[in-house]
Amino acid sequence: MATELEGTILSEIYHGADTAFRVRRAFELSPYSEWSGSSGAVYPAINRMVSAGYIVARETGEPRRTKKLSLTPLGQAAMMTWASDAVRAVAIGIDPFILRASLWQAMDEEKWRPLRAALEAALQQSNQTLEAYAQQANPAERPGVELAQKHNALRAKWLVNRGRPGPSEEG
Amino acid sequence: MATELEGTILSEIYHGADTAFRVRRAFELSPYSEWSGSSGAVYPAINRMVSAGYIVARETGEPRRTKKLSLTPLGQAAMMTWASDAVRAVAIGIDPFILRASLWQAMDEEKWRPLRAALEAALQQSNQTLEAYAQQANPAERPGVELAQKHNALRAKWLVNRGRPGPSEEG
DNA sequence: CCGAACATGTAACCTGTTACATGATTAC
DNA sequence: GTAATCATGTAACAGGTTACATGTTCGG
Repeated sequence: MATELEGTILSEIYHGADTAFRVRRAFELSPYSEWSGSSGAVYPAINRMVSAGYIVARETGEPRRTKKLSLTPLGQAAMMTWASDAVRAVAIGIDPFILRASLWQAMDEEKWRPLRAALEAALQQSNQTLEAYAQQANPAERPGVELAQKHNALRAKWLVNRGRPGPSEEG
Repeated sequence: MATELEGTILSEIYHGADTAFRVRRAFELSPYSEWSGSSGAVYPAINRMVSAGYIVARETGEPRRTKKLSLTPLGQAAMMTWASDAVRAVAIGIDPFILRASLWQAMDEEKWRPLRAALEAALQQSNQTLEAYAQQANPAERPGVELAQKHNALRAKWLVNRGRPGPSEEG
């Protein structure tokens, strides 16, 4: 399993997305900005994995030329290998919040105040989107969504004093 | 500012990396798996930003042909615009932990137990790396590192019952 | 009947990775 | 002297985005 996208596609198929289009739509509806769900990424990735023997694409013969996707045993094994990669699972990828944090440190109060307000608003907005998503998503996704919300809460807490131990806050 | 890499490069220069090589080394030493710090990404990105008028590359005339980098006022403004993008700052990018979480849900206890142990070990390892990094890094980076550690702690807590409300745990 | 949603795909482009190429300086 | 580090860059490649191309089905 080369890329995160490929692993995630297998996971989507496993969770019930039975056509490439539905895999794409799942990415589009996802509250994470993972991937755009662009056809230029999804179709080639699926076709790569069909060639690799991970996915079977059964043509239905319908004029809409939908292909029904399913995982082969090999594909399921590859998916589980991907899911079990602890080092990769734990990696802190490109965190745009942390990437900017050192610059926020350097700001004076006058510049920081409105930005902090904007960040807090954006975090709230993010949590609402997450909440709305959880309502209608596959139950298996909920624990992940809750983790994302807690991550947002952590960031919000951080904003209180830009991560510096303040006079009144701790922990 | 098109990419996160470009914004981060400006930030590195702002924080004292005065040559392209030092920007690269900062990425290599970074505990986040951000970018590899590959010369094939960093040099072109810096040269793009020199062309854009964000960075001045002053040739020193030394035989080692080091170029001293500094931010122009335009570059500083671009950096701050990048840093002030609240929506992007708050985005949950490609979180490999959350991406895998729905698959962990589906595992039976027999499979889950060793994986959970591996994940906990990886999280501890990550926190140690983070700790070692914080010791010698620019003080401005510390609050970001601490946030990453708390993020790891959140993940570790999640692992206790795979995010499901257990009989003995809560919150 | 017409627009939205379903459905698959390609082409140009951008950016990042790996590997290569070159050479100077420093520490042992 | 030689290995590690400093220093800059390019070329081939891989993977994702945007925009385009094409056609079907369903709801109003």
